[in-house]
Amino acid sequence: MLTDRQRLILNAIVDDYIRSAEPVGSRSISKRGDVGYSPATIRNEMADLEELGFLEQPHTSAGRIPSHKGYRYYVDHLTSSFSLNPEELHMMKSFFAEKLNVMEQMIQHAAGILSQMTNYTSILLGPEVFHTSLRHFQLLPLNEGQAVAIIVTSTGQVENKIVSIPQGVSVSELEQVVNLLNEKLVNVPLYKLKTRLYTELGAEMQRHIAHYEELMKVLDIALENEPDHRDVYLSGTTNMLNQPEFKDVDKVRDIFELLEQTPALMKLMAPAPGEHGVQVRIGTENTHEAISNCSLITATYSIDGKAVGSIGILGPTRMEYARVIGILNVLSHDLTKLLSHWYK
Amino acid sequence: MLTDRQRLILNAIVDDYIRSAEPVGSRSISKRGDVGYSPATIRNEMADLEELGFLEQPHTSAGRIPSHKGYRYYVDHLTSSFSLNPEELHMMKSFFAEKLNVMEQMIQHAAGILSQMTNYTSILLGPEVFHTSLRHFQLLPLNEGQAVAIIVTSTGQVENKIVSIPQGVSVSELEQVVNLLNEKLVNVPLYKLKTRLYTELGAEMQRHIAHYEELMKVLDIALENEPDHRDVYLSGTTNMLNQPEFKDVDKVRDIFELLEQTPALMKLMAPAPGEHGVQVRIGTENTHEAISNCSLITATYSIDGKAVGSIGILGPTRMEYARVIGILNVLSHDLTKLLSHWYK
DNA sequence: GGTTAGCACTCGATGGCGATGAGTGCTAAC
DNA sequence: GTTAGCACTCATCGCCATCGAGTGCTAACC
Repeated sequence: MLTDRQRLILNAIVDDYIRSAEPVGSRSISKRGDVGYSPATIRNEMADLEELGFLEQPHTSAGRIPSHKGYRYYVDHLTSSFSLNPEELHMMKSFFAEKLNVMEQMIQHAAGILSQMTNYTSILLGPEVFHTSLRHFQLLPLNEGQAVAIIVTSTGQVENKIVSIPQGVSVSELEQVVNLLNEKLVNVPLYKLKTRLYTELGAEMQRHIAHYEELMKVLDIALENEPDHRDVYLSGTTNMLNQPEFKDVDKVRDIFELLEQTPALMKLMAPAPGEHGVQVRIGTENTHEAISNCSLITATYSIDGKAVGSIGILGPTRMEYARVIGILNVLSHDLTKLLSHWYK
Repeated sequence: MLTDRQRLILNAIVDDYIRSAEPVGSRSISKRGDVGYSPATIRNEMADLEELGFLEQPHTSAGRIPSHKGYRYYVDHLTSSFSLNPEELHMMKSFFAEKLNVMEQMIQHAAGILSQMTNYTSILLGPEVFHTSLRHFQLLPLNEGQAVAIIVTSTGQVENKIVSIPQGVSVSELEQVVNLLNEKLVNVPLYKLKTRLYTELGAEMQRHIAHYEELMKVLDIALENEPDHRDVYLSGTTNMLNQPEFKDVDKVRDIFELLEQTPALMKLMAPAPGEHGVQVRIGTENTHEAISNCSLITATYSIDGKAVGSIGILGPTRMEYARVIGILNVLSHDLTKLLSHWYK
């Protein structure tokens, strides 16, 4: 579709614009060294590239900036696979060496590292509860009438919620129920828990337990796994404010509002079905209007070959694509390895 | 210190400025109706008030704006105790009616309500781990070599972390240790846990348990209660962007950066020792430079008469003090009631 | 024929300038 | 003690000329 020279020039323009955030003129491209043509020649090519929709002109007599289509082409034809420099590698390595003991902390920490390395905003989606199974169930009386239900998942996540205990239910009864549950339901995937509760335990409980119906209700609540409740971790949101394109408060407001809305973020971060690896969504390719001037680069991490969460970087469309893609690649890979090892 | 008329005028100026965010002139005060003096008289008083340090002039021939000292005086002499309007009362009531079962969710929700009602940024500090005691301790094997340590506190909070189990320690040994711990350490305040572990359990464990030393190390890690780890909940950070004083990105950047730093926020939100009730810190009265143009209003909530956490509102110094103070009063009171009831 | 030098042209950015008007401080009258 | 009147200050706004980066086009060059 494009000649080699056009590709070369387009690449140079995108690179320059990513660095400077200023419209790029023909002269500056000519002076770069890697494009050995005079400004006039480059101007001609630029005019062609604009006509083809890869470049835009903010106004006559300004330089050119890449259009969304231009960025898309740039990303799709990225050649130089980015490799981390020694310091960055060290950062990553020391992160995985730290062996954070709680998954939450680990993910939050990963988000911090990501935003720090890229100077963009990082968004991490915690492991999905659907693909994990029950490792242990516990019901601890808090005071009369209330108890903490604790669910430990196969990924080491601990979810807890407080439930009301109906009057008349004794502690020994509770213990009996908990034991039964652990016996029968361990290793059952979380999303199947409630069905199994009724199909497998119903009969047995009815035989042994006095307050069968009331307790079923309690368990029903305790095992409720809200499919919407996945943890979203953010870091480096302020980096957004350092981008010259967002020096106007009106432009950031919508973005920040979006970042406060967990469900919307989850939707944005959800990988396209079937996609593995790094995905780049440029400008209006994103489904949310607030970030139509942003690019979102995401990658997934997996446990047992199954994608359970995603990591992402949000920045202006003028983004260091190669770098960010490289970093996400490494991190998603390492995260997968770490989790798999952990999960065994 | 001030005459009645000066007080009246100062009040009017602060009120006006809170509403308009524009320097207030003598004429507009005169026309308000509640100050029955001519612009000239008011000008004279304004000059005096400026000399006394209660007002400032952005430049000659602009109106006056309150200084930090002016706000302080205004707050200290607030007369009209603000009362919530029916809708707001309804909002509050429905919040407490919702009976969220996990403390985390409840606090996050409270933060949302607060920011929504005030149009400022709300900051909530979760219940402090220091004043709570151990209700239950649990050690659940995850796989060989690792286990989840779960600590349930008297306030219903569940903390968990993953620890490594030394080789050669059997499951029955672990159970023995856990039983011993629950027997001896339940109801011990968290911050005393580690001391007690050594003083009370050391001897007994040494007698009964084979891998005494290794296990002590494990418990030491498991019971580590990081005093820094308190949960901070934010809501409505974007409201900051709607304030005209922060239309310049440079002014918000520092604030947003501060809001990302949990430890710094905790320090800011910590109540002055011995203080109960609502506290107002205006401008530079705050210890952090980033919010020297902001006011932070905080209140504490308690369990059993002991302050365990705080709720706060961050906004520009030009803040609706009366309103915010009123709302915080109500919320902190209700929160205390709810928690006390919950905790029994 | 592709490439380049030269040149007129465009248009946003910058800075100086006067008009405008809100608001003050001061003085003198009430 | 209060107020009307008036000269003065100074930020803001719109206007205009200037400046310069960058373009498009044409003609010369290899």
